[in-house]
Amino acid sequence: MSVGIRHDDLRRRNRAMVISAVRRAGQPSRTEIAATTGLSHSTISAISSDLIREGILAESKASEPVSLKRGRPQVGLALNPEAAAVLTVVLSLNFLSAAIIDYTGQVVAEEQRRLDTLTMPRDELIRECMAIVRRRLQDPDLDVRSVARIALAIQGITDSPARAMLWSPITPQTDIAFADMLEDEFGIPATVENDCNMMAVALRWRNPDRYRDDFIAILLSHGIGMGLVLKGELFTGTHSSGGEFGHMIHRPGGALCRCGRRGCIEAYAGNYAIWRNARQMSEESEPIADVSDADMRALAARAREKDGPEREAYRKAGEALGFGLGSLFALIDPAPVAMVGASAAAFDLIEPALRKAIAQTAGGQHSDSISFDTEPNELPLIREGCAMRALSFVDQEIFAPGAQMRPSVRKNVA
Amino acid sequence: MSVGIRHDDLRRRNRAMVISAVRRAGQPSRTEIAATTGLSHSTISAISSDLIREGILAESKASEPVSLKRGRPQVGLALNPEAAAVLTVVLSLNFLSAAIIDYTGQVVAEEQRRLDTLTMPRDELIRECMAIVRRRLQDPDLDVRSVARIALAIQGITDSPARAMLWSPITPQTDIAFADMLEDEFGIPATVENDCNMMAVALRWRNPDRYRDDFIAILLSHGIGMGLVLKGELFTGTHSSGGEFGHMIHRPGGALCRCGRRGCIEAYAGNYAIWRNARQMSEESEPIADVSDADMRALAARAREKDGPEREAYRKAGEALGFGLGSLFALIDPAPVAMVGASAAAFDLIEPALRKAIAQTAGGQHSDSISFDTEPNELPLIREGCAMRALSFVDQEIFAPGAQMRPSVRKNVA
DNA sequence: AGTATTTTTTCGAGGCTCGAAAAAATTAGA
DNA sequence: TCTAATTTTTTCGAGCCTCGAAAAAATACT
Repeated sequence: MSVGIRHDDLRRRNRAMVISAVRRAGQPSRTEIAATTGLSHSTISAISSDLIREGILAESKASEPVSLKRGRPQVGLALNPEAAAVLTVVLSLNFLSAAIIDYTGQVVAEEQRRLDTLTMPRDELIRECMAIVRRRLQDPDLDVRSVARIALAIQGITDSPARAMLWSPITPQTDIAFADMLEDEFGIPATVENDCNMMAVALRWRNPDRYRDDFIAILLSHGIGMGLVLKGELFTGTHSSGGEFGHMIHRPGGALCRCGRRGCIEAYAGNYAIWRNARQMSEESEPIADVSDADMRALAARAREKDGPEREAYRKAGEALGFGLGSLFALIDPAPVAMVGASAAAFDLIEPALRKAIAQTAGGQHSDSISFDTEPNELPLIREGCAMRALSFVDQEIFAPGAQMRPSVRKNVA
Repeated sequence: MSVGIRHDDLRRRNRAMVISAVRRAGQPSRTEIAATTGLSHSTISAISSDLIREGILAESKASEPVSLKRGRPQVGLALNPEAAAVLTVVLSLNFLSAAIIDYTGQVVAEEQRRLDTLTMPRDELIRECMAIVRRRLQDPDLDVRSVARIALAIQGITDSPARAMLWSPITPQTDIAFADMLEDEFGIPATVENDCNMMAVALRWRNPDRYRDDFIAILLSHGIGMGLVLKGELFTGTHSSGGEFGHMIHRPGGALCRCGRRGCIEAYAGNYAIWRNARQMSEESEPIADVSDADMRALAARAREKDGPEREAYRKAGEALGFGLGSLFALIDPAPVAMVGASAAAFDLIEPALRKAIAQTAGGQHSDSISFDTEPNELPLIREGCAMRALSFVDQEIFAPGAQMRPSVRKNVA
């Protein structure tokens, strides 16, 4: 059951709140922080002077835009870029990338690699991931001790404590405990995150006005994924990363899905399904392993050009997504949607059927007011999400810890 | 954004935690409370002596079962039944009931009435609800000032702040702001709750071992409703009570639903749908307004007796529920399910097809391990849920308030 | 230069939780 | 019956934390 609040938790939480206010606002003054947090000026003053002394925050000496106002000018507080760093790893189909991010969220160093994830044996896949991390950590420009967190994002299902990949479409391997491996090898706390969840996290940072408390990020790519934020919290399943929108049932007993089952939304709206329908192949036929982005672009071009099986394939995809969203909206009420991934560039072909379908559902009431954004490039989004997630962890668990500080990570302590 | 923790919040929250520990455990000693909350003995001692002085808790003088142990015997703390009372109102099809519940959750007084909700004009429906509340409050045995909260549960959709009924199958009327009306009339804070949500709340109180952090309560009755608890929290939509499981799409363009749309789960699994299929009427035919419980029992009996359209109707219901649950489990991962309502008595007819369907879904992996409980009688469950919800409000907002006490409600204050 | 204004820091007061020790209430054993 | 042991509960002082008020700091206006 939930536990009482101890006296020391109080400072911890308020510290975390100040850090998060600075991260969100950029360069807020102490007065602004007091206003947004509801704490008194004295408290903010005390906490921020602690944080500055510990090297977590710094007063921004930046050339202030003239304050115009009379009175003592506000002095902005900013995150100290050197307070810590995090490492992000993104593992997707045939592609591996890693980046070092400073405490303010800026990319410091980056590395990308192509590899054949589908055929790679388990050991080699793991070795490649560990190797790219090791190379980034050995960068001579980097103080390894400052790296406080590793976040690895992967397409597929992860467990809910974010310790392991359970299943992924990019490899036949299952149940890889990446987090434990990384922690054992490098002694840095690590998590394994679902790629779509990280997209959602990133969208909120990019556009907090649109993506605030409740929204949906859908990845349109070879498969269909979803990241869901409800009531300001990233939604995960009770045991897994959850939110397997692509495997909700669109038509019982319908088209064959990559997961081996029938009638999943993905079996109509994944790239392989659009391809299969555009080629007028049977819905029973085995999903192909990969369709290149170029092929999908060509398909979309033909669909735009003239009515035919290609256009019909996109229509079916839209219908599946629309009924699926309608069912989802019946559960959670309508919310803004972001369509992410290469196929989001073909959303013009998908949208009409999607809206028509959603209008036939209970969740699609006032379907005109439901708005869709598109973002064709998912990779930067995933990396940004990972970075923000890892940094939030540092903010909360390392710089505002419950028990005691991890002194190795802290710098500039008086 | 989230707000800082003030110093006085601390006591408030810990008070609330002590109260809730007592409500949960029944008669815990101070030592037990200290253990479950993680707070120190001194803190628990201080808080509980406050609560006793204020008449919220009382030391249970009850004949202790011999403690068997050496040492000073534990003295149990219990809720003071007279500390407050709440009023529950349940409005369902052709039926209205109200009850006064004491602070320990015991029913003190009760009243039930039949009324024709489907044809009743708006004013009369509202008048009936207000009247039953007024009669209960005028009971000479009751100290009106002790009534600290009214909770009204209604079949249908409520808004997420629990202030109004938005839509309900039991009446053609929409958008009735019951909470405001009750508060204006009686000066007692009120909420309007969804019936299935209250079922879920009650299930957790009845059987916290099975229904703890994640579970699903499904109402099988004329329509199909759901109450959902995720991560220990009652799940509601972003704008409405949400969780409209019955209106997820089972078959796009399929059977005509009571909501006017097509292919909803309810259009296969609601009583009217089972009836329609059993009578081999067209799936297009208009849903009938009501089927009596006796007729449904007769239908189930015939279905058990021999194969035929009745059995097939239950099979279709099971299929719809199974695919729907599969889609839901794809989103939230599998969780225990309670089937509530008169038709839960026919769950033996539904279960085989349900399990077969769910096994065909991604969410239905290991479908054998998904367990179903049945509870045919929903009304007591709804009332219990209302009572617990209202009492939790009193615990948290009145007896552990942030700003200041509401002196009118408090008794026995030194 | 002096005054008004706004931000930030300082300082004492009041609360809260905690640990240690004391007090209370019972059982086990002599 | 009396004493020692044991367990629960209360008491008390220490240490933090936040807050409000006042002071200090830093600028614009006149």
